[in-house]
Formats: sequence, C-alpha cells, structure tokens
Amino acid sequence: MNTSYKSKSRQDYLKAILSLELKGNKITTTSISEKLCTKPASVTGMFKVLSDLELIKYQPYKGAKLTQLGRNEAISLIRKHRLWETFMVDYLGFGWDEVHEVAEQLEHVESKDLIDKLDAYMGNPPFDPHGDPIPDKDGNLTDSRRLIQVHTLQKGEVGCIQGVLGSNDTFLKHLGEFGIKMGLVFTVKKVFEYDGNFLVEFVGDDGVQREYSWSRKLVEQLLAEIN
Amino acid sequence: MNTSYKSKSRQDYLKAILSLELKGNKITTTSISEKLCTKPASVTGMFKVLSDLELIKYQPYKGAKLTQLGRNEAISLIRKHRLWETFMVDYLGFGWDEVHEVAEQLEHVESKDLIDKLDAYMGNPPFDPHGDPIPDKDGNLTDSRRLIQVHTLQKGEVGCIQGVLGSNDTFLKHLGEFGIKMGLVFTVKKVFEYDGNFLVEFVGDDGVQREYSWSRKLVEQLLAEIN
DNA sequence: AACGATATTTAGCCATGCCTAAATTTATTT
DNA sequence: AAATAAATTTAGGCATGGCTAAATATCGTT
Repeated sequence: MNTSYKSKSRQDYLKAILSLELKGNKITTTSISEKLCTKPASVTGMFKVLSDLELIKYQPYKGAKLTQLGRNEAISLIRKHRLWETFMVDYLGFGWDEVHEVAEQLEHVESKDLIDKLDAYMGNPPFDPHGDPIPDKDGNLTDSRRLIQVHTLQKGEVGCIQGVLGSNDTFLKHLGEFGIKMGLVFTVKKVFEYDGNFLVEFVGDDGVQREYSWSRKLVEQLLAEIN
Repeated sequence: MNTSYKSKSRQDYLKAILSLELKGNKITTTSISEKLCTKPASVTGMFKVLSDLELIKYQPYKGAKLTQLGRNEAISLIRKHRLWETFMVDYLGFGWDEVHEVAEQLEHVESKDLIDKLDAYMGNPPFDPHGDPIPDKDGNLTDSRRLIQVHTLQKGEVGCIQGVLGSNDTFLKHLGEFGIKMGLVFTVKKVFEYDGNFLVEFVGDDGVQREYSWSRKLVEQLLAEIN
C-alpha cells in the first residue's frame, strides 16, 4: 500500500489527468501515456497506485477520473506552476517562453506557506504570463472573462490579447517575434478571404503603429477580449 | 554506468560531504550515514556511484573526498540554498527559523539562469539570513569577515551579531525569543564568573534599551564582529 | 603479533516507476 | 454472431536508492 501522493511522478499524472478532463477528454491509459511520454502499460500501473490513494476512480478497461482529493491536489499544482511563472516573468525578467520547464520543477516544492506568501508578495495576480487564470489559495479556479479566439473576429473589430491556447515555448517565442504579448491591443484591418489570414494594426512598445499579417494557425491560438 | 549527478540523493550526498570537509572531518561511510540518516551500507553504494561519476575520490575502507567537479556542484547547491533562504526571509516575510526545510527543496531546482536572476533581483546579497556567506555565480565562496564567538568577549566590549553556528530551527526560534537577530548590536555588561554566562545590553526594534542574560551554550553559537 | 572491537563492504532483498512482450478484453466490421 | 482490430492489462525485467545480515578489513590493546 502506498502512503503518499507527494511524489513527482504521481503529481505529474494528476496534472495530466486534470488537463485532459478540462478539455472534456476521456482519461485512458493511451491518452495519458501520450501526454506524459510514457507507455500505456506504465499508466495502468500508476492508475492502480493513484486509485489506492483515492486520488482517482479507476475502472479497468473503462478509464479513470479524478476524485475531489485528486482534483484539489492537481489544482494546487496548477496554482504553484502559474504563480512561479508569473514571478519569473514579472519579477526576474524572464521571457514568457522561458519559464515553463523551470516552473515544472518549482511546482513540486511542497510548502503551502511558501506559495501563499509568494502570491501575496506579488499582490495576488489573477492571471499568469500566458493569460491563464491562477487558482486562489482555497483552490478556486474561475475565469469570468469572455475570451474569444482571434480568428473569429471581423474586419474593423478591436481586440486585446488576453490568452494563448496550447502554448509551447517555440510558439510563444514565435509570437514574441511578431510583437504579440499579453495586453496587446490591435485592430483587424483585413481578413484575407482565401485562407482566413489576418492583417492587423497595433501600436508597439515604441509607440509606433505597425501592421502585421497573422496566419490562420496563429490567430486560432490567440484569445482576445473585445470591446 | 550512471549518467548524471543531477539526482536529489546524489546532490544530498555531495552537500553532506562538503559540509563535513569544511569542518575538517574525515569522510567515512559512518559519518555520512549519520548526517543523512541512512546506514553505512547505503553510503558505500552511493560512494561507488559518485566515484564513477568522478564527483568524489573513493578508496574502500579509506574514506572519500570531493573532486573539483563534486565540490563545484556542492557549492552550487549551497549557493541556491542560501539565496532561496534570503529570498524567503527578506522578501516573503518568513522567520529565519522557518526556511531551512523549504530551501532544501528549492536548492534542487535545476536552472542556473533562475538562481542568477534571483541573485540579481535581490542585489547580490553577500550573506544569508543566518550570516553565512553566499557563493557568487562563479562559485567563489569567501568570507573576509573576522567573526569571533561571543563567549570570548570581555566585559565592556561591543559586538554586532553576524552569524550563528550549527543553527537548527529550534535554536533559531529560541534566539528570536531573546530578541537576537542578524545585525544586533550589543554591549557586554558582565560575564558571570561561575559559568561564563553573559549579561548584555542592547537596543530593541522599539528603540528601548534592554538587558538580557545569555547562557554559555547560547553565546558559544553566536558569531559577532567587534569594533 | 594476535586478539577483540569497530568500521566497512558484500550479498541479497524491497519499493518506485519505468520498459517490452504477451495475454486479454473491448470495439468494430462483416 | 464471429472474426479481426485496437486498446488495455499482466508478466517479467531494469535502474535507483534504500534496508538487514553476514563477511571482511582495520584499529587499538595487550
């Protein structure tokens, strides 16, 4: 019998499961093995462990789902991850494409006091550098914003970048090269008919107004708030 | 053959070895097992691993010592530990008796960039909250201060608390209850003859001058700079 | 120098968490 | 409904890093 869920592996599994559950996916050994770059057989073994620990409900051949305990633990990890990313970007000067991997390590540091004090030090930021909401110290994870994908915008609409879907470091770096970052306000100048590309106008850091063509693939990943 | 020294266990061994070497002790399987709360037989096994990795020189039955590579790694861990402790105390509001355990976790986060940026954010502090010197980013660990143990002071001498020997959390908390902390300036009023106890005078946070009797055991652990 | 005490190493075992290959269950197709 | 395909589990193995018990080396004493 296992005695604790506080192991890096187990926590990684919980996070992976929550991530897929939030996307509405079914939690299978295959889907988790893909997410964690392991093999389905390894997942079966871990599902038994997590099930014994009452972190998930697991029915062989039928899939798994988080219990309340497991969900709480997973949300705590999300909270730590996002707060550390915020700290690294807003206080230490990292780029938003440089912090994910280190946050993956920092989120496994066990100390509720530490993360709550870090949260307070930063003034309880509601969102992380990628626009994702940060759960509060009681585990509430809500996002009252109504964000829409940029590719659904029409010509003439004004949006404000507030989030990025499925962000990986390479993509974030790519966005940075286009001058795209959190809070960027832009106007849709033209939606190219043949493939949905966008011509947008925005004001850069230097106060200079710029025009850029954003590809379909790019705008599908961008979340904006519109006025 | 092992491929990396970046495992928590191996790093804990390196730190333990450095710690004993600095105290001038011989590195035996028994001494390390006591330090790490394991058994000598386990240490023998790890010594072989660390030796294969060229982190230590190990002669069976004769003891071990750090190689330059092992020493560098150990010093890097000390640097991370002390910088994180400084951050927690000076920026997040932890007490100096509350940070050791969490720093033990944080020091294993692998990112030279992170720790160098944290160092810069704090303005490259030279000492941690317990008065221990913080190695710089190139691994230089020097302490040019001439600190002396308080119990060697004479009546009438003025000292400034700059360090604590062999600090554990309980002892640090105890010190805090006596109003003792880094930078405290005090005057020796009287050295009791029968057992070396001290009567000292100092000015508290509130500006009020206080007198305290410090025990022999306590002052032996305190390092001060004298004028 | 030899004895006993102490320290150290070896041998063999356990748990975690990963793997591959084989067996089994479930799903799909005809 | 039976056969095949796909997903999942079981079985058995490996590496890390602990453990105990037994064997062996070193040290201190006489």
